[in-house]
Amino acid sequence: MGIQLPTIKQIAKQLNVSASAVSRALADHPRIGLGTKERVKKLAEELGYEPNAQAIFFKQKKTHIIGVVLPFIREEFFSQAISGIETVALDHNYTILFGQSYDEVEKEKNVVETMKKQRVDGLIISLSKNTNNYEHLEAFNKYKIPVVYFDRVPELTDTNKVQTDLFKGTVDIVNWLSTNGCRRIALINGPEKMAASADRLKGYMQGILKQKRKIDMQLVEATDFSKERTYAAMNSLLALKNPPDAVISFNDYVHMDAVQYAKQKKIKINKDILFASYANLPITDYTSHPPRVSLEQYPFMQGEKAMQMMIEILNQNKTDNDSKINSKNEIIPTTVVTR
Amino acid sequence: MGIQLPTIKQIAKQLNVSASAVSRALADHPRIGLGTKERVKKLAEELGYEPNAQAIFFKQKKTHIIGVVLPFIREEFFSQAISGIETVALDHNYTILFGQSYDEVEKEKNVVETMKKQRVDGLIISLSKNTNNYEHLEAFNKYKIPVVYFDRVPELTDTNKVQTDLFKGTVDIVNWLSTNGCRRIALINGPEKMAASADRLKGYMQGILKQKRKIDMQLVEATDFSKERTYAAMNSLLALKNPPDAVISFNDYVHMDAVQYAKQKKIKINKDILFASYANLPITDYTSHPPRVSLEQYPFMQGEKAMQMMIEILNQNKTDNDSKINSKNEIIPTTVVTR
DNA sequence: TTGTAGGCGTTATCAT
DNA sequence: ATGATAACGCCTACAA
Repeated sequence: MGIQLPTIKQIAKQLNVSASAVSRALADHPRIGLGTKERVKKLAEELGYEPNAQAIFFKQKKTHIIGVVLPFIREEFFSQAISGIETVALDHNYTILFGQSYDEVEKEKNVVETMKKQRVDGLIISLSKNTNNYEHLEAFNKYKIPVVYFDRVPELTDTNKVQTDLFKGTVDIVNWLSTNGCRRIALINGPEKMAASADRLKGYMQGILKQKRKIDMQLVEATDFSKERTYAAMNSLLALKNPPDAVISFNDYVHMDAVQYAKQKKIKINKDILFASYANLPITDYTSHPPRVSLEQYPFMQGEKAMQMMIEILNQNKTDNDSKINSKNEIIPTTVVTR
Repeated sequence: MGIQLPTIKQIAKQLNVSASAVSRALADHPRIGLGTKERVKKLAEELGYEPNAQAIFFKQKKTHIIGVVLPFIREEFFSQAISGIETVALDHNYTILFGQSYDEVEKEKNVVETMKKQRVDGLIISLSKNTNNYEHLEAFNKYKIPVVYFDRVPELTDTNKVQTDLFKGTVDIVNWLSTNGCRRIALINGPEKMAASADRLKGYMQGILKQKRKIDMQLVEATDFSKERTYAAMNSLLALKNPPDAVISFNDYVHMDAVQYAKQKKIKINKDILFASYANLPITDYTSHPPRVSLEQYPFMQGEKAMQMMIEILNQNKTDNDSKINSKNEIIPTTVVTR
């Protein structure tokens, strides 16, 4: 015996008043009789009336829905990030439409397209590893739907970004390793296309140079994040005449695979080779060999900041009717964590 | 220079035809001139027209949005589950509104309320550990908004559920442990209120009885999933005159904490005590001591099934206008995985 | 203080 | 083959 959620009209009819009277009563509008107001509120309560957000937003041309697109929710980094986004969103009566790209450009395009159709008020996205063309996202600018990138950001100026200072962070990691006696520091980087990879590489080189040592590109490998490619990278590194005494992995997941391979090769983890990584995920606490050094990237905070930025932009758009909005860029400081 | 997304009206004006003509042209309606159709489609393409899903769904009183509420997205079990939900949803042009309860009843109520305001077409939820009152969810029935529970389901008949057979699974675990020589099998269960805890306990007792041994309730502890409570549970077990030779943990996260504590107490993991668990999460591959036995619960599949069930219900509602819908209950078989 | 009317984008139903 | 109109739920300017 399903009935539909009560509407203002129904309340109006039952009370023999107009819909606008009900609307005003519910909104505590000043221009409404006290008696009417009470009767309306009472009935609304009884019927369990709830405003139809869809209708309101439809009229206002706002949905109060923010699309969030992530590569993989199962990575703790991203699940923390979306939690930060959600927390801030709830505080401001926004709601999260969820989608994953699974690190594939095609899927990313699809999800993003679906979200456009749903008329999200804004889009928060962390790019797939292969996204190097941003047309599907720049389309949003045309329609004044703000896009905020976080962590995996594009190489565009003039967009809104929340990111960590990976360059500095990587320099810090190299410094720490050098201070702790490492002389042959390797890097297992991510796909070349990613800005995040470029930043790491630059930081790595800068760090090495700062130590007045020469850069040896044999020590720089790349992975596509698959276990196979990470294994291959480790294999190459271990096969060097002069193998590394430290390995910096792109993130904690790459790190886990790198360690797994090294163990198979009887390497003594964090003895023969020091392992460093990015993200400092809580889950690494339970792993057999957490990285000796990890760069905390505060994913929850990145999510919060991204959503806060989104809300600022949306509020700005509301007032400044059509003025050009400056793009925002928030850089979250990182912390080198050791254990 | 933001413009708004083009509408049917705009196209109509530019082409000097009526809005309905444009609508029909776009929909490949038979009653429309070929020439008009082509001109409309061409312009729509040029302008990048996209139907406003909000408007359509508003008219149809459908949103094509399914609310999904989980305790903790950062648990791999739930991130896998939501991926299953998302996959099926996308295939059927549904979209996911995301929310977490953080295992708190109050937050659960809030999110669920927000989703009702957003007029989701349906709700898929895995309950918070403390939810033992279902009013906030039964409210949905009244308005014919289907609710599908998965994994953490309520103790209600007459609702739609997707779950695993935890009773049988637990019997299987106990069997396996017994076959492998364990005589003092302990259980670290979840909160009493949870149906999932009750099922485990029943299965545990059944399993022990099947071995013609007596049930010793000293071997049954409970945790609220906090590290502290799990530590305390392990502490009690290890302090027994006759300590266990096997520990079954409520899930892999509890397992990790249980192992962590046991290790501090110099227990040889999976030697002195065999550890068993539920979920068989991929992440345990990287942990120092994966459970010797784990009950695979196929979270991705549970998500898929839940969403499929939701779609069936929605389609049924579309045809059978007001007939009572039978509640569905899907039980996913589990598998004992060893390593 | 309260009612009426119009409009948001779309489509179904009539009418032309 | 095409156009005009009404309707979905809500809000708001305007009218009474």
